[in-house]
Amino acid sequence: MIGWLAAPLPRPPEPMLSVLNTLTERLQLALEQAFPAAVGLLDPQLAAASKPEFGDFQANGALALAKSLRQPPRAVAEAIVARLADDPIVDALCLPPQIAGPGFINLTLRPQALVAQVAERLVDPRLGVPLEAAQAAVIVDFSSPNIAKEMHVGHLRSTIIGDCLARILEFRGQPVLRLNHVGDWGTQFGMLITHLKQVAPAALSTADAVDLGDLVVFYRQAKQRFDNDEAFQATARQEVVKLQGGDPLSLKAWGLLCDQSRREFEAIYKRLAIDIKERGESFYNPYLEAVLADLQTAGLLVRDDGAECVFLEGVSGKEGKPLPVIVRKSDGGYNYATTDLAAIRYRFAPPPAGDGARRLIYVTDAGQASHFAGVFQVARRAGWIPEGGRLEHVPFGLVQGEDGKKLKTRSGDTVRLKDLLDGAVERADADLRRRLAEEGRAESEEFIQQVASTVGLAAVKYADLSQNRTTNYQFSFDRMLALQGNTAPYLLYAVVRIAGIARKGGDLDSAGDGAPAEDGDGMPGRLTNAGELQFSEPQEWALVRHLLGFDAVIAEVEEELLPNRLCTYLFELSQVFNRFYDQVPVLKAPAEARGSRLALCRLTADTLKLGLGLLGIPTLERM
RNA sequence: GGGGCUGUAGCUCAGCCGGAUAGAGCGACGGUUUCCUAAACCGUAGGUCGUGGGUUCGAGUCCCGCCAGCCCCGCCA
Repeated sequence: MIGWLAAPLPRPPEPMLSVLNTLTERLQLALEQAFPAAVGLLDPQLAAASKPEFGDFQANGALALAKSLRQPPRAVAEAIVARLADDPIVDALCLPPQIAGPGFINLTLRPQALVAQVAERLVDPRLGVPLEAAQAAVIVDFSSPNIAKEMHVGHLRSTIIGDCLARILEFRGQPVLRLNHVGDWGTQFGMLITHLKQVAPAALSTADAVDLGDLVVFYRQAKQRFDNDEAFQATARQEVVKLQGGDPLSLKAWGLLCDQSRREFEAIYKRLAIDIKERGESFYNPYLEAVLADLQTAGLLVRDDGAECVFLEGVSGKEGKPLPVIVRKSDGGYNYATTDLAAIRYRFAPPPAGDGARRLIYVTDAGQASHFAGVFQVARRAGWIPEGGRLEHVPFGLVQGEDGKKLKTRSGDTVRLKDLLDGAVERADADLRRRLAEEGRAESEEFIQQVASTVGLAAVKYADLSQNRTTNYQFSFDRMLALQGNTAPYLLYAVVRIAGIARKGGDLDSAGDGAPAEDGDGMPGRLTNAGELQFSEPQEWALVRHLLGFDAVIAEVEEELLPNRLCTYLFELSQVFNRFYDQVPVLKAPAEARGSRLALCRLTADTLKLGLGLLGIPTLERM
């Protein structure tokens, strides 16, 4: 008998990811039936088809099996397909499997199966993305500007990528703690306070005695003195020790400087809609001694040249000597490695003396890779990482100018983040006004500013996120604001087009929303169940197939932490939609097709809005 | 010297556990608008995947060597 085929039918519609899983299970069973002797090394290798002509899924497993079975690949594939042909679950989902090329098995979903899934998506606000059971917190450590300095281009990628990853993890149901590990405690502070004591003591005792711009100048001066003046250097180092030791005057000066910087940071975060909790390096000050104590207990601490070090395993420096992580400087001060270790220790530790996290994600530039590798190793050897705890550095490349070099202003200074955002918004503004003039459109000043701001900031975010983060990123206002191509304006325009259909009489809100139809209301586009959805044009099917891929993309981004995968998906969705929009009428469609097309429009808009939202980009109704 | 990242079309980049004829955008060239916003759509041209070996039924993808660029390598973060 065929007991292994016994399964409940009909099966409910499921999102694509589940279809993939279901088909993988059925293929696995077919493999085990066809080749019982080879159980253990059977893998269907089912994946999305690489080309539309191959259907929806392709199984590559037969090819791998052929060798070990010493059979021709096509014969292996035929044996698998013969089993699949008897499987009612597969048959309910797919057309008869096809063998192609050297031995690929191609699966094409039945139209009814696709329609059923569209119907399910239409009534699911999560668009098929499952909500994971809540577990312990995930900490995303990103942005991390320095107090007494303005945010600059170096903070751009961390801020945008970190925010996006946090949004995606949250959407999946993870409790996410977004932490801003601001630089508020290091040697830089000693430098600045020492310098201010001499040139502008008022700044240390009176709030806002100097503005942030001046503070940046003072900081630069202090840095210069620190690099060139040994006496100043010694004084500055002592200042750090005093601060870290809790000296009241130093603490007060420090507090004033922090408040001032914080307001500037908050303005940028508000503008970019970044939600982040400040928890600077200073927060971990009370835990630094415990770090040393733990390392001592673990037998890792070594005094070398007056400094307390942990020597790394498997990492040798010059002359083959192991590389140290310095946790206490010879002057008694702690440095960033100590703070980073204290942070890891605290974040994994159970409450109330810790965050009880199970996963830490650090979004910083790739240049810090070896620093984190070292710190992570020390944390592991110190025993601070709990069972199953994950510690990940998510690196990204440099922001470069169009000349391929590190982005600088014309005068060679670091580009301020505020200026960068202003630049994008100004260009979007000028572009919009020119377009309005050309088209003879009249819009309110409020509309223009709103659109310019949304488009400009979206362009900056999208350009960054749409590139694989591991490579350096070439910053170009012209490219990111281009109206065609893989850009934010192109995607936003697709959403606007759908909103236009709604304004012109398309009832998107009720199209396929599952609400009971009012008898005889004659409302076009109102569909209530899968049975009423119907598609005929290839452009419709292409859109259907693309829409159903959303859940798989989100799962992939969550796993790989690569937002550019989501960007590619959304760009392609926009392209497929624009083709549909161009070649298939919606509002002027025959009555029997109109509702289904409106439903596709609504699902496209919902998918784009949700996807862009996960990138941190709001959409517009008109632009 | 050691370590890391990168090298794919003229330019900017994708390429998801190794899978079918390596993709996209821009730029170039040529088309499309009585019709829901042409910010669009359709088409053409363009590649020794840095290079030399190796593993494999199959390599842009994995391993080794080499070349080039960028970054890091004890008291900055």
